[in-house]
Amino acid sequence: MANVSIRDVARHAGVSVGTVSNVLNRPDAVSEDSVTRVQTAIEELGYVRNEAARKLRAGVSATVGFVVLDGQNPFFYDVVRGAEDEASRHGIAILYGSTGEDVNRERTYLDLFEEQQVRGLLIAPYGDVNRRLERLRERGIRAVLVDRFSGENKFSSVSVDNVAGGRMAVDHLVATGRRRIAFVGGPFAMRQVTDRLAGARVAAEGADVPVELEVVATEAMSVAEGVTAGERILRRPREDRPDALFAVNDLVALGLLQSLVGGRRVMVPEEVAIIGFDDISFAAAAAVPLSSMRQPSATIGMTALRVLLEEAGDPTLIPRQTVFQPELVVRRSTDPQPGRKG
Amino acid sequence: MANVSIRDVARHAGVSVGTVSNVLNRPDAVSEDSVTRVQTAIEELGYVRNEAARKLRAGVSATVGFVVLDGQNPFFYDVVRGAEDEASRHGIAILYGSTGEDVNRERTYLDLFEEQQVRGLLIAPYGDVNRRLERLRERGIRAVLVDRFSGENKFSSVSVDNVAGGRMAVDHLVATGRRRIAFVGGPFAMRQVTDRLAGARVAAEGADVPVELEVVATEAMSVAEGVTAGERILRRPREDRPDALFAVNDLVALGLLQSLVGGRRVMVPEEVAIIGFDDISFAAAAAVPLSSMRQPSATIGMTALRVLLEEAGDPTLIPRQTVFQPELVVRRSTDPQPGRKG
DNA sequence: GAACGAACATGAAACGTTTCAACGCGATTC
DNA sequence: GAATCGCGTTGAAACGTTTCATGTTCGTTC
Repeated sequence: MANVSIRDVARHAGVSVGTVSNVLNRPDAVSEDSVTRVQTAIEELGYVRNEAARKLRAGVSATVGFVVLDGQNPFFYDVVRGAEDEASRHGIAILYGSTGEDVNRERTYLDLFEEQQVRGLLIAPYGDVNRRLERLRERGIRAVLVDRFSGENKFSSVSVDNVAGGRMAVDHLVATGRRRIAFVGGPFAMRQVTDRLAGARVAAEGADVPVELEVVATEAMSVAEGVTAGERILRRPREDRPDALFAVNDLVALGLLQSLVGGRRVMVPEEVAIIGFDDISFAAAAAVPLSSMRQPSATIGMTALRVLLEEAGDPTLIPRQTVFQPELVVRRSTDPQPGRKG
Repeated sequence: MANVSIRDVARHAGVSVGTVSNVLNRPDAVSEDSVTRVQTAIEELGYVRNEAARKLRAGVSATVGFVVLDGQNPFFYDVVRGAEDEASRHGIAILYGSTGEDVNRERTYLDLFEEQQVRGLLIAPYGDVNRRLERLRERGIRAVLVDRFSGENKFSSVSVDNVAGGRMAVDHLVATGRRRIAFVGGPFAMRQVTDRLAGARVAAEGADVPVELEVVATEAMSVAEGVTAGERILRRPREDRPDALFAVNDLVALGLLQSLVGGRRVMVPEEVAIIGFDDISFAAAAAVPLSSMRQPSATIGMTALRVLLEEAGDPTLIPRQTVFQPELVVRRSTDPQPGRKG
């Protein structure tokens, strides 16, 4: 009800509206006296700045949009949290949208965020959004890709070196004595998936000992898909099974774990080792604590937001790719087996 | 760059700005002819409505704030997703903020959302925010409490019947033959916790057979706290241990599971049954799939948003409390043990 | 064919900011 | 003491909508 405007504040403080605005936005261009008088007036009247008017006139927005396409994956919550932390430090609010795999939904959100005239966009894309992002850039809305390396250098991106991660994971499995490794994951349309697999291949081929690497494809990176992949592996005769599984992410790894250990049919890590990717918080909490390639998820979010703000501040900046290195986190699911063959 | 305004559209379509605005907002008050002409003009120019100007003039906002205080709990992601679904159906964007237990952070977000003049606020509070929410309401911003029953009827709320949930959980444990039950959870400042415990008490006392109910307190509802609680239980001699654990939520339950089963020290459910609360997606994926009291999390979010929009539309509406019933989901962690004592 | 009403269309005012050219005024310089 | 400078301040314009009082047109009725 009490809708106090900058004009009321000005009147109450005995200054002009311009001065009040200056106190709010560049206090050093204004005398001490005015500052204090305006500030007490603000206090007394309980004035709250009207962001809509500000945005309208100054064309500058205090919101950033974040579109996540796999809202199910806890990894992204950490990314969002990192971005959020940084945003709140800058007094910026985050418009959040998760879209699953619904392309319409994605479009809706981008429209919505465009109407809101967000300062910029963080996006963890599932499919191909380049076209749309370019249109947005024409309108002055920058985008930063999250968790997805932008090869073409059209947009900035913040991601993790998935090839290195795949390599490190398989290196680790080999170092702990495993020789028959299966990569479990999909879909192969996703860059993350192919990169991690490529890294795994490099490690398998570069090992000092002969290492077999097979691929068990899944349709998505979900727990459910992990479970069915596990069932498929269990259906094979024992001697045909791999002795280690590298899952494309922790959700798949947890699914695998569930189907292998669940029925007490296979011992992890004794018979089969499992390593995942992301190191989500549930990885440590699994019944057999899961080894994983940790991504600095919060840092990714934070960095993405910073890059975005910088670019929004200076549109001439050329896109830049930030790549973090993943980190091997060893837990019980890949305990070395001293008595193992090889 | 191409900043097309309603005026440009009007010119291009050969009508007045008022007509364009009408086409956008109440198309039935305008002739067919105008509608189509305006619409093609919009298409051709790539016009996007400026939400800031709209908000400024009409005082009506297309954003809703959602403040979650326990951003770690996957349960809330589902709630958010439900709210989001409903929001996108109304063309409304969600400003998202999670605050952990940082009270400052919470204040920052409420300030931010107030500046943004959100249409309303969904809030899953940890501590006491009534004061602040009342101030917001004075300014015309309604709030709906999520996952927290508002006893005083000052605000609307959407939550689950935690007492009933506690009762059903213990009923189930008793029905499957358990007699020595421990409630594991905390902090007891949280209403959810005390309600679930109260329900557990009712069930224990109302059972046909004698049932012991003890309380193992935790400092938070996290996996880590579940683990330490599990360690504490394990330290007791075997004959002093409970034969069933009712965890205040799934995070704690997963922690318990991890510490009990992890070292293969205790068989679940043979020696100890475990039931959680929330039925987060990882509950089913645990190595021993976890029984849980399911909350209709997405429905909670959706309903909360609906209630909010209704109230924002008609400020005279009196607050109303929506309470859902939880649902027992039985999985292996509470498999009945026919040969059990009692 | 005058009068009336329905159905649309019009365009200026208003929303609350930020911005900026212009101004006031005391201090400094020649 | 006139000219110049710098520091603060001022107030009006402008941002892109929605709203609403006022017009215009056209079909109907007597």
